[in-house]
Amino acid sequence: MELTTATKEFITHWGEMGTRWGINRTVAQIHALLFISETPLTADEISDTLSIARSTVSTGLHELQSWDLVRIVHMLGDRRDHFGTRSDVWEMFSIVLNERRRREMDPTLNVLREIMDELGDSESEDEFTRERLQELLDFFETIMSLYEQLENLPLSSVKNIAKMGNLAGKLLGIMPVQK
Amino acid sequence: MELTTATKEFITHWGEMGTRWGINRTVAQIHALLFISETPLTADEISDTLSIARSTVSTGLHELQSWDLVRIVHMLGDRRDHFGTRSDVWEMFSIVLNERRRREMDPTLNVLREIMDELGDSESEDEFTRERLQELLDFFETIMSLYEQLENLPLSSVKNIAKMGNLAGKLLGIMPVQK
DNA sequence: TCGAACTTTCGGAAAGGACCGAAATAACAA
DNA sequence: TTGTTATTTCGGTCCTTTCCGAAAGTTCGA
Repeated sequence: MELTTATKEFITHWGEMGTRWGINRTVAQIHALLFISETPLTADEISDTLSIARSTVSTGLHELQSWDLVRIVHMLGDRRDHFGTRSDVWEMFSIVLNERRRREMDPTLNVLREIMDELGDSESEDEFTRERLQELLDFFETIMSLYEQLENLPLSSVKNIAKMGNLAGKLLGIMPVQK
Repeated sequence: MELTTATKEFITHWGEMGTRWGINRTVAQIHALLFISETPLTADEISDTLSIARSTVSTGLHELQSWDLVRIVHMLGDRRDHFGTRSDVWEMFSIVLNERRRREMDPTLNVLREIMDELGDSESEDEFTRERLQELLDFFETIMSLYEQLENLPLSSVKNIAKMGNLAGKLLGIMPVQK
């Protein structure tokens, strides 16, 4: 598979950006390639096109599948596995966001709850710490609940809300009056 | 400075979590320590308490200051710099979120725009790629605009909105009727 | 201007993560 | 079965990042 300058640029950058998103560079590159490929590709094609070891491609594809960003596609008359990406960008990012939540917020929420439990008993010295951690816990719980509320909206609604414009003003409009 | 079991747990975990947020483990630990400390601490105290090299603390504090998460506090009759954190959790995360946007979205937006420019001319082969990247660009632009709208709300409003509950329903209520 | 207290810079060691390629395994046709 | 093609596993190497400690730099009182 031949790459044009533009696609090369895109793949390179997506890899770069992947690392900042906590995703392995080559894994992100594989994803980028599949994203702009019109048809599903075989692991060998990916390996050749991106010049990365066949084994690395294999591992990367597994990771992408575990994220549910990539699927195996079987082509009639071809024994080899072909791989294609999810096409809807919104779905794609909702998956990534969800995974991030799972990795970056859930554990913290759990730990904070545990610690608050422990601290709850020992009515003691740690008064300041307790307050501080309670604030943190409240914050995380609020964000989580917000997240869950949005998660339950149909995707189409989210898209529309996002594109609506002047969201800020409208939100203010529905807020209860402040004391 | 002596640490209780609970605070040790918290600091350890915050460091752990920092790495997942793209923040260096020890830097995150320093932040955690300052966050639960009732008074600002000196670099030496931090170094001793966390058992990390004095120089590492220095670097870490600089990084935290560059994020505007930590500030130097001068104590009367003490030449040494003392360091304290921002106290408002919401402010804290709004800063982190903003930094993330700067690092994780801005560059991609720029690259996508550049590539679309290049691709715009060569009315050619890359039709499919162009479409794909256009979707991506649209997505990023929508999210960015959303983000900016929320950013301009006063923090107090954001807090209230977040705590309001049933946001989803209310949002649907203000949405224009779908075709 | 000297020296003491404090802070930063920097080279390199150590740790961790990414990636390769060889070998093992699996899937299939003949 | 047996050979052939496709895929995965795994040990080791390379590369990056983190962290230390020594040395240099800064600030300030005497």
